[in-house]
Amino acid sequence: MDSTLNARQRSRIETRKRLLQAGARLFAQKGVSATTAAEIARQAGVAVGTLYLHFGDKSGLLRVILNEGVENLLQAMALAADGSDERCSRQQVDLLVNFAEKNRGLCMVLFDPESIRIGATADVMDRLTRFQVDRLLGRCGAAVRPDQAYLAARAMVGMVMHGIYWWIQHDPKLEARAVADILYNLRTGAMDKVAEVL
Amino acid sequence: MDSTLNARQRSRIETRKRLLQAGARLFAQKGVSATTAAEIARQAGVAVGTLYLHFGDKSGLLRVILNEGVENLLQAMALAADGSDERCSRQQVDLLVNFAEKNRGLCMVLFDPESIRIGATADVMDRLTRFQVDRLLGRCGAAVRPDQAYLAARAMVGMVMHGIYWWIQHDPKLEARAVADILYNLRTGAMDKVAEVL
Amino acid sequence: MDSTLNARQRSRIETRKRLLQAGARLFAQKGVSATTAAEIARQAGVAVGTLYLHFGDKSGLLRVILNEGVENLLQAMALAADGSDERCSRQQVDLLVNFAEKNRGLCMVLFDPESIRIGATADVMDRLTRFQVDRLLGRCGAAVRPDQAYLAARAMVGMVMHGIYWWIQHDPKLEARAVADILYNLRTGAMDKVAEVL
Amino acid sequence: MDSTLNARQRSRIETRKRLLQAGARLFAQKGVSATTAAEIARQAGVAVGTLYLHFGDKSGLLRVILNEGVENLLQAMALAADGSDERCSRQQVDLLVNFAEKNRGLCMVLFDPESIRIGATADVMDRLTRFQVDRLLGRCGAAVRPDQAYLAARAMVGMVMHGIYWWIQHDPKLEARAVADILYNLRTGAMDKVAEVL
DNA sequence: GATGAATGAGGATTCATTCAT
DNA sequence: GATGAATGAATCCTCATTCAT
Repeated sequence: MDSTLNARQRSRIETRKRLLQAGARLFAQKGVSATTAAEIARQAGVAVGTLYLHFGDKSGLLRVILNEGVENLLQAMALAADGSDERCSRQQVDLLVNFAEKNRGLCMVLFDPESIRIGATADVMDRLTRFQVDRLLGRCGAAVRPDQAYLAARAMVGMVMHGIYWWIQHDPKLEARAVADILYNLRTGAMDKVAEVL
Repeated sequence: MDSTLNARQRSRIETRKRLLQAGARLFAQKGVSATTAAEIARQAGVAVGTLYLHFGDKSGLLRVILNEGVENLLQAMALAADGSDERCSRQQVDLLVNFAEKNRGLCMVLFDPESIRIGATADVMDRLTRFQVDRLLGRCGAAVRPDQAYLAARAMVGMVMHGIYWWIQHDPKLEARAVADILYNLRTGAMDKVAEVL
Repeated sequence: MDSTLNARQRSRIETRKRLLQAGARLFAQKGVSATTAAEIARQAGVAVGTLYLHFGDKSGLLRVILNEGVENLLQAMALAADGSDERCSRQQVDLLVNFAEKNRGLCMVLFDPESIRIGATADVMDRLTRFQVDRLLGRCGAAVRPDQAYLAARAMVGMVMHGIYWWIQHDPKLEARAVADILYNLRTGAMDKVAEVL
Repeated sequence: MDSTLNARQRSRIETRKRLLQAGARLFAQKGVSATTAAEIARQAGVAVGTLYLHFGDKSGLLRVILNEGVENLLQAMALAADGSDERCSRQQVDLLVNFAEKNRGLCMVLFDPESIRIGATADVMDRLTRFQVDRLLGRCGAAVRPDQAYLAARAMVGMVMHGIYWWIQHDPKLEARAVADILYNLRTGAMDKVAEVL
């Protein structure tokens, strides 16, 4: 009985994984809108209904792909958040850049218009923004207005992410190291200056 | 003959203007995808076919709305590009922030998933990026690698634009002046630092 | 499991048949262009999407109607191709004339401008032409140039088909027997003479 | 006053000619359905309205192109109809084949689905059929049933026309002389045999 | 849990034709 | 006679989602 259950569970997990992989591949290749639920199911070797059984709808699948794909990265960044500002921000930029290089497809999906439309992109950006907000408040103290701090943090995240997106999409020959250098310096310069005046 | 021609031309221009206005209003209100060609035409008081006659298709209308809407801003920014770096970048940030405040609708359209999908957003970002590239090269000279300069410039533009977009969408109570201050300082800090190391 | 599958398959086949019948009826009645996909689906008692699910598009349905409708005829003609030339050609003409009389609607569809445009008519004509080519080569041997033989065969097929089409469309009072006599004699005369000179 | 009128008339005739030529060229190149009234007008250097002024509608233009294009041919064939059967039919086939070779575009238009749909093709076929009917009745006398004679004549015309159409469309390397030989023999054989039995 | 045939609302686009100038 | 901007009815086709088996 137990082994049967386990077999079922394993099969269920396996099916889920195949849908996730097929979805990630197709979304990255053809864009989210141009990918149909039917095609994902076909490539995963299951029926369309199964996709809906597991993820509710197409956006549900997209959301899970994005969230699970980014989860490890965000946790690593949270761990890196403990050091000095300099060390920490360098580590975080490195993590982002390396992640983007190794998961180009996922990054494309993250900035797909459809991901933006359903708010999945914004969710990730929000979580990234919190790191910057904490750092900024850590420097400036309670004197700073929260909405201004949030705006600044958000803008810095926008800078790094936009740079990374540009890189993977248009200039993949640029080395990761150089990209990280540039983005780290941009972020540090921006942070220092804004922390000074806020 | 001449007056006839002019009457027709006037009517044509008038029709075009009405379509542009109806489109801009609806795209901003309901989002681009949710707005149908038929509804734009109805609000403009013309037949659907007329929209296609003037703009080829829905994307054509969108593109023209964006390009014409942003043209004045970009020209003003080009004019502002002549002063010292400090003066110039402050003016450019002010122009952007003020423009966004007065054309909130257009900004929403500019970052609409559909605008992104057809590349119209990227076109505007490109033109903005050129200003930053010029400035960066003006500081660093020919020593800097063009692709690295472009990446840095693009990232800075992404920072400012993302900040502005966040502001008009989520925190419109923040004053334009404060937003400009923050974004100007972020940009300046980023630029100084990156110019130093490039 | 098996019966489930069969039930589904049976339903699928049934749906397909209904679409085929509705399409054949409407195409013959009103012409292909004047028949909308929506109307075919309505008469078949299914949704429009179902038509597209089964046949890809309207032309797909048209093609299948024509191919399946003509398949039996062409196979019967292939079987008849074995006897002496005289016997065989008489049988083939009879098959064609009788088929046309019993499937007037299908013949109308076969010569519908839309069928011509998508090449379905030409496909059928091609298959009919091969019979004549074989016969002609059987008589003249390898001496004859293939392109000339094909042209002659094609022209003969054009003669018979055009005659039949004219008959069912303009002069259906003429008896099938008389039509077959005339066409058979025309074909035989043409064949004899051309075989002699080629 | 008179010269003004003449100038106007000349201009009118000139406009008409340009529309006819542009229409013939485009219909042949892209097919009738795929050619829009607006494009014909543009290529003719006039406004769309002018096309409608001269020809009523798109089909009107098509009809005139076909009729005027074929008129000379039909008159030449009528003149050739006087000799002995052998001489006459050879001349007529030659006229058709030579005409097709020199007016490939027009022939394509003549067999365009749209020409068929509006009956223009049938009109030409009818006129050609009359020649054959006359010849057949001349041979068989009043004994033959008119509907049977017409069917036979029509079928022969279908044979020649189909052969020619096939030639110009698929096998233009075949020499006109060879085509005429084949079609002449086919027609003669068919005619002799059918005249014998009718 | 899995299946996959069926759904049908929904929108973009075309283009022959008109008519006020 | 010529113009050409405007018309708008008319269809095609898509595809996320459901639900009976």
